[in-house]
Amino acid sequence: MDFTNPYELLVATVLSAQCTDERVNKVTPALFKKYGTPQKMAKAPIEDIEELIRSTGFFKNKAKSLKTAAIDLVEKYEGEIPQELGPLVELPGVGRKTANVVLGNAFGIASGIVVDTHVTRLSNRLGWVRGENAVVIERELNPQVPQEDWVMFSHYLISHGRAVCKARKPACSHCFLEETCPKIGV
DNA sequence: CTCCCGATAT
DNA sequence: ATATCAGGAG
Repeated sequence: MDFTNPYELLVATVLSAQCTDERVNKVTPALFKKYGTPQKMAKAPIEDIEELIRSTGFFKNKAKSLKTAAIDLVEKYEGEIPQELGPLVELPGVGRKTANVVLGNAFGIASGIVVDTHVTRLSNRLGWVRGENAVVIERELNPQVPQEDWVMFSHYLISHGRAVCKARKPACSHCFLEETCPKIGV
């Protein structure tokens, strides 16, 4: 994900819902050039935001979230990004997954393991967890991994999920976990 | 649980 | 034609 400050990471992660990072990285340069701060995003015409982010999908919901969240950031936090889970999750369009991404990657705060579609899929296939509930998965994974490794742990799983343990056609013959993986649900 | 939604791979 | 993509809200 391409970003140069916590706000950009927050915006990029909101846009990444049900959309590839590659696609997000195609719209963020123009978006950040025009509305790269909460102050600017808060005053942006909603239709303009929608047009800039259209190709990421769910663009009406995401545009409304970005604008409203920016207004909240300006009014409640002086345009700064809160460094705690609670306040972050209260922002529209920001759930636990996005909050963990921002805390871990922008501030180096190990709030929790990021559980996205890839972490969910791989954790199930590897037999570490059972089920799709992200909160439950995070609660079960957190104590199994040293806290200082949480950020990298998520990155490794997501990277492996994209390149090898793909949702549709997993490349098990090229996987270094081939021998030990129970391949649950594959 | 459903809805939001465009781009891409299969 | 359909499944999937660094999900979140009602």
